[in-house]
Amino acid sequence: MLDDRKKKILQAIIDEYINTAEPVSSGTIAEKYNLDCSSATIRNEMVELEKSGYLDKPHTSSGRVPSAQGYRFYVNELIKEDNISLEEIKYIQSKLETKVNEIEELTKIATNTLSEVTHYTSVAVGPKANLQNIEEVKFVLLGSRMLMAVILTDTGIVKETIIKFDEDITEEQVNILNNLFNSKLKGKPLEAIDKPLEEYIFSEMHQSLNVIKPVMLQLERAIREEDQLYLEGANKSFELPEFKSLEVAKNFINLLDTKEVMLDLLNTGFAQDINVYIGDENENEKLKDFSIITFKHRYQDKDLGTIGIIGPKRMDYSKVISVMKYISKKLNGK
Amino acid sequence: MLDDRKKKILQAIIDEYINTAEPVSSGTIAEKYNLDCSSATIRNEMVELEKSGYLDKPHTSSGRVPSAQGYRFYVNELIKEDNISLEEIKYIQSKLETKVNEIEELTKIATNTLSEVTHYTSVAVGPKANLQNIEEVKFVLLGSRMLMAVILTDTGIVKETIIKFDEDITEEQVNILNNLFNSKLKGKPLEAIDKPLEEYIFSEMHQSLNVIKPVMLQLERAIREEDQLYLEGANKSFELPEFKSLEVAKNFINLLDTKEVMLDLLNTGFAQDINVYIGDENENEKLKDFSIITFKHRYQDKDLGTIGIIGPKRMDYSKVISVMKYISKKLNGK
DNA sequence: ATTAGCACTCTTGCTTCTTGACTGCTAAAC
DNA sequence: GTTTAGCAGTCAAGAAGCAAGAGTGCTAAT
Repeated sequence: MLDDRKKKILQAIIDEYINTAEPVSSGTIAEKYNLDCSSATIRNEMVELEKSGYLDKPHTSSGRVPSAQGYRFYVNELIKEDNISLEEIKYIQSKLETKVNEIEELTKIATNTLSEVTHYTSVAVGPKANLQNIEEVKFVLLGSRMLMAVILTDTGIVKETIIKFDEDITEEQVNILNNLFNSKLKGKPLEAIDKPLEEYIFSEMHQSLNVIKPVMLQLERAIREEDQLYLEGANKSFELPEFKSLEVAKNFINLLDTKEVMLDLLNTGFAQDINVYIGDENENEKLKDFSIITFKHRYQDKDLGTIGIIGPKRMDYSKVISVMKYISKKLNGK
Repeated sequence: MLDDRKKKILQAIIDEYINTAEPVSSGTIAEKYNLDCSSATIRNEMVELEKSGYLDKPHTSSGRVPSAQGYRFYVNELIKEDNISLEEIKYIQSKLETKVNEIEELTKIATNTLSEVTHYTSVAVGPKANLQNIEEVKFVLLGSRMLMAVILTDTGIVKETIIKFDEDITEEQVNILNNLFNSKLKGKPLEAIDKPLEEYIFSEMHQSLNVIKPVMLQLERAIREEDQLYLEGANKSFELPEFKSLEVAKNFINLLDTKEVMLDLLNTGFAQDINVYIGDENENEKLKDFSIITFKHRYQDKDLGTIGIIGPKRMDYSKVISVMKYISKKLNGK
C-alpha cells in the first residue's frame, strides 16, 4: 500500500499533468505543492511509484506521467470532495428545468449540458429494449394504406413505426389489431414481440388476417433496430493537445463513426452509479488512448438510458465525476 | 478561351492531381499522357494556364496544382462521359431495392450508398417544412394524459410529436381536436400551423378548449424544429492526405459538429440537378478548404430532401457526379 | 531519512548543407 | 513561328551537427 506522502505526491503529479499535459518533473512538484521536502526526495519517491506501476516515463530524462494504474488509484482512492462550482450548479439547474414532452429530449439536454460544463465530448444512448415493458400499443391509420404503430412503454418512451400496404386497410382491421396486440402485450417486455408470438397468433386466429404478417415484421424490426448514438461536442476534443497526434484524432473519429464500440460500452452492466473506464482497461484496442465515464440516466429509479463522456486518458476525472453525480441526482429526483 | 491542347493539359493535370495529391510537374504530364510534345512545351502552356488563373503553384520550384477556377472549368467543361462501373451500378441497384416503409429510411440508404461508392463523407437533410402540404392530422391518446399528434404530409413524411397534460384527456376531446385540425389544415402547407391560426381558433371556438393551447405550442415547435443533419462516413475523410493538416481536420469536425453551415448549404436553391460548390466559391470562410456536391432527393419530382458529399477541393468530381446522377435517377424513377 | 551537488541522458530547436525536383529562359532545330 | 534541348536558378525537404535546457539518478554529506 502507498504511504501518505506517496499518495500526496501521486495526487500532485496527476493534478499537475491534467492541467498542463506535460510530463511532470520533481522540481515542479517541490515548488508548487507544499510537501515540505526537496525535489531530491520527491525524485526518490517517484522512482518507487514508477516501480509499483503508478507512473510512467516517456524517456530517461523526462518527467513522469501517470499510468492507467495511476489514474485508477486516483479515481478510486484520491478523489474525495466534489469539484463543482456554484455557477455550474446553477447553470445545470436552469438547463434541466426545461419543460420536455419526451424523455429522449431530456436525455439530450442532459448530454448537452454535460458537454458544456465539462468541455469534453459527451455521448448518450436510450434504454435497452429488453428493459422496457409495454404499456400500450396503438395502431393509427394514415391515409388508407399506411398504418402507424405506436408503442408506449413504462419508461415513457414512445416507439413509432410505419407499415405500408398494397391494399386499403379498414377501420375494422385496425380495431382488431388494437385489441389483439393490447391484450397479448400489455405489461410484457418489448422483446415479447418475437417469432413465438407471431406463430401463436397465427395458430390462434382462424380468420386469415393478412395484415398481421407485415405488422409483426415491422414491429420486430423497430424493436431490434440498432440503438441511436447521440453525440455532443465532438469538436471540443479536437482542442485538446492529445489530438495533435493524427493517429489519436483518427482513432477518435473512427470510434464515434463506427458507433459499435461505444454502444457496447454504454450498454454494459453497471455496478456503481458512475462507471469509469480508463484507457486499456477496456480490452478493445481502439479505446486504449481514451477514457470513458458513464452513468445511467434514471428517473424514479427507472432506466432511461446511459450518458457518458469520452476524452483522453488525461481527463479531469474529478470534475467530470462531480458534474455527473450532480446531473444524475437532479435527473432522478425531478 | 482555352485552345484544345490547353484543355487537354489542364485535364491531365487535374486528373493526375486528383490521383496523387501531389503538385504535378511538366515531366509527368509529358511522360504519362500522350500529348505529343515535350515537357518544355507543356511548361510553356502551364505558364499561360497559370496566368489565366486555372493553375496555382505552391512555390517557385514546384509543380502545378489546380485552382478553384481550374476545378470549376473542369467540372463545367471537361467532364463529359459517365465515370461509373458496372459493379457500382449493380451495387447501387441492390442497395436501393431495399423495401422501406418511411422515406427518411430511403434517404438514409441512398446517403449511405453514396458514401460507400465514392469513399467520401456524405450528408443528408430532409425536405423543408414550407414545401410540404398537410394531408392528414391525427391525434392519438397514449395512456390518459399523453397525446401524440401525427402529421402526414404529401411527401409521405410523417412527423410525430407528443404533448403531455396535467389532467386526463377524454376521447371526446381527442375527436374535437381531430375534426378541428383536419378541417382547418388539410391541404395547407405545414407552415400554416402558426400564431394566426391559433388566434383564429381561439376566437372561433367559444367553448374554452384548454387543450388547444399546449397542442398548438407543441405542434409549432415540432414544425420549426431544427433540421436533422444525417452524416455518413466521416472517418473516410480522415484517410485523405489533406486531413494530415490538423488545421483542415479541425475545420472539418467543426463544420459537421456545428451543423448550421451545412444545413444552410443543403437548403439553398437548386438551379441544376447536381450542384457543385468548390472551395471558396462559398462566401463562408469555413468552407474554403472543401468542396461540396449536392442533389435533391426527388421521387416523382416531389422534393424529399437533399443529399450531398463533402470532401477536399481535390475531389474526384467526375466519379461523384456520375454516381450522384445515377442514384438520383434511380430514386426518382422508382 | 533527507538533501545538495553533479554527471549523465535525452529532447528540442536551430543552423547548415546536400540533394533532387521543377521551373523559366535562351538559343538552336524543325 | 512552334517546338524542344539544355542549363542555370530556386526552393523544399531531409540529414547532420550543435547548443541549450530540463530532468533524472546517484553519491556523499547532513
